[in-house]
Amino acid sequence: MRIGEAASASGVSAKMIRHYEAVGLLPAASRRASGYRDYGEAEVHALRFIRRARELGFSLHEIAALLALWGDRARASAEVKRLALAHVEALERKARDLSAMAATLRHLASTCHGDGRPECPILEDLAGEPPKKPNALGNVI
Amino acid sequence: MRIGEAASASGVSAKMIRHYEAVGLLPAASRRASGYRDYGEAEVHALRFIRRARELGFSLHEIAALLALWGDRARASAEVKRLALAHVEALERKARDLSAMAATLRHLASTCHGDGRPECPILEDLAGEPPKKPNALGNVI
DNA sequence: CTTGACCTTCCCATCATGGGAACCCCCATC
DNA sequence: GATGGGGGTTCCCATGATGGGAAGGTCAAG
Repeated sequence: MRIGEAASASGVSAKMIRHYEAVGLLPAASRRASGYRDYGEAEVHALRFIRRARELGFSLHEIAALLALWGDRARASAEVKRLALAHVEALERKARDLSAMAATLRHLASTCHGDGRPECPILEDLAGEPPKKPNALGNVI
Repeated sequence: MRIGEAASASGVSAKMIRHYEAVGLLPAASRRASGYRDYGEAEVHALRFIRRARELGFSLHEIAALLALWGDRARASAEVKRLALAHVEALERKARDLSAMAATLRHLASTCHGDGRPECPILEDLAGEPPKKPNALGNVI
């Protein structure tokens, strides 16, 4: 199987397959006489493993560890579980951070008239100014 | 004020202040005879604006738009609100994606014994998914 | 005058991914 | 046999936000 076929069979782009090989996530593929990379089912399987792990938000570094455990028959599932739960923690922390940002900003936006007037609590918050009323000239900045 | 003082006064690193200038987010700072950048309160204010917007997850590109609106006395708050709410949508979508990943992985981990035995549903799931191409909604992450 | 803290510019690295150039290979068709 | 097209190959560059660090200039205190 050439790289393009392996790509569509695995859902990983040919570009990324070469990249994974270049960074050592995958062993160097065997080559045909033409120089073309040649893949079999095992390689496609590994690529699907990587794709799935990426979908779950694992970094390539973490995936390297998972691949090693995947290929290690003597592995302890405790190690896999530890990696997975550590990653869950990181994902949940990021999700919480983003949700907090969204909530803050949504609240700010809710206090903004959103009409043609220049007064805008969103910008006032960003600028670090306390909410203030228009001055004598009507300018808020 | 030299760049280091502006940095500690604003909470933005000197490195990033230069970077923001380089990418056009900030106008070129005035220079002393020595070549050192020189900052005043207005610049520190703008830096704090940027830092706060970054804390809320705005990209530098979005911040450029916000800064333009901030400096525009004739702005309509509707435009600011529109930008803010669009950003809230993006943040919430990312948070949802991360939460979904975390939930999937936490569920997988819960089915793993996590002991010395090699059987591991986490690895089995990673290895066993059917091939899937990027869907219409987004990427394969 | 020296020392040390600060500043300058410039290059490189991160992380995962893609774009594109320049060139090679293979197969079908004219 | 020539040609065309759709593979493949390597290599360089870009993204976005941030940091590290080198080589060298500036300034104030001792």
